[in-house]
Amino acid sequence: MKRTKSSVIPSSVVRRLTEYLAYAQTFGNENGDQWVSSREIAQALGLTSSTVRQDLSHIDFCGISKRGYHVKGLRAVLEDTLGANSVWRVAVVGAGNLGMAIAQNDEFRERGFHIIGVFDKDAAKVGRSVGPLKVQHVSAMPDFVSGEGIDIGIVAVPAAAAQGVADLLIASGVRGILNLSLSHIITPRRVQVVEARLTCSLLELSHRIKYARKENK
Amino acid sequence: MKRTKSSVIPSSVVRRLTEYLAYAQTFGNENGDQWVSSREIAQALGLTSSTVRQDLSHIDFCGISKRGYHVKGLRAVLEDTLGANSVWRVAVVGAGNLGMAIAQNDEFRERGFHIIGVFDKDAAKVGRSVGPLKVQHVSAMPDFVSGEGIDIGIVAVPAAAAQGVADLLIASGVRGILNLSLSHIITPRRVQVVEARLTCSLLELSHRIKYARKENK
DNA sequence: CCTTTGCTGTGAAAAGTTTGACACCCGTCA
DNA sequence: TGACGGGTGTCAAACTTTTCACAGCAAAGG
Repeated sequence: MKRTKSSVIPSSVVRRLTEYLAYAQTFGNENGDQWVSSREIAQALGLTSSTVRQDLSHIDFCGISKRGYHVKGLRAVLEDTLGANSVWRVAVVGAGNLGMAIAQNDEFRERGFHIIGVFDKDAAKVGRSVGPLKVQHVSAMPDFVSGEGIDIGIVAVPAAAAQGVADLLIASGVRGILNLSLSHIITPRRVQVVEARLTCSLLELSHRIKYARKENK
Repeated sequence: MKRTKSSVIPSSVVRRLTEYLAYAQTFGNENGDQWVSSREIAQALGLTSSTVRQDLSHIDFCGISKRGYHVKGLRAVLEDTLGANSVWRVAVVGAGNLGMAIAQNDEFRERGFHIIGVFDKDAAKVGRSVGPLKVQHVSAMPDFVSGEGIDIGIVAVPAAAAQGVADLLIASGVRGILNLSLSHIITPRRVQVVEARLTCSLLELSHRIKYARKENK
């Protein structure tokens, strides 16, 4: 009922907030008033209702007894908290399979991440079309990033090149980096990094599969 | 010096083990004896040396004083622990941008994840080439999965279709699922799931950017 | 009006994770 | 050889995250 925390939100919580938002977005867009309880959210996402309530206590939004949370309101607050209602200007570096797939993916644009530049080192790839864009050479990136006011850089290059690319992005004024490469990237504190590695996720999965066998018998 | 834990490894640790492996793999393949200390690993990955030592205490591998860890040995043990030395038979469902990019990505094959089937619901996509493969219609998936002994299914379809696809995969005998879709997937305990959502990572990043500003001033 | 019921917000306990501290070990160099 | 320095493995403390338990509120139905 108070809900005036608004201090820093732990990142374990932030990660779940992104899922709550995805869940809230699955409800129709136009409809009138829908309500959802912490128990329902928990069930849909494989959590406990307690965790959900605790998490939501970090944002400035109250549920009401016997009804739960107003879906539309919840969604709006989550979008605000997560910056999903802003427009972010994004550049992708690395026009390999993954980079191209990301650049062409509409899901990001729908959520406010506008990809407006794609870069690669390989001359053979420069000039290729990516939706309405064309792949540019990496050497054009710094000017582009600072000129266009890019907020976020997505690093989709081989591990060995990742830190170099990141340094360029940072020097050009990017505020955050999504690192898809296998190597860890070091940044000054003012530049945020989130790492997302499919290979690591697959390895985690394969470990779990291997291990689950032993456990189940 | 004892190192006979071998009970269950917490998943926070497993996630880092995948990164240690990626790091160990950056060392040349052929060379003789290289050694690395917990401090070096920690520095490269942005952790503390204590965490690294604690994590490595979960696997059956000892460092030695004054030298650190033998890179080749460490790598071998990590590969074993994570199942990265096995060959996994993988099918991708969803031949959109992301699905196609994954199916064509060599990085996975190099690490033992052999993608041997790609499926989509959309008749227009069926028949397209993906490297040496061709996209097949989803209706062919169950027989293919059980016939070919697929271990892992990668779900790269829209959120609304994800659970249905997962259910099919599970019924056909898959042992693990990598879920790239925005919706949470429910599986029986014997089938492992790892979720990897680029959109959520981007949202986490945008939250951090938004918040960092406030903090820094 | 009062009672019941179902759900929230919250404080505190429990569980899990990270960090710190230190005994001990092994190469190196005098 | 002995002492040093730089590393490991491990125990315990500090911190974080999750779960539990419950007071209290809001709707619904007498």
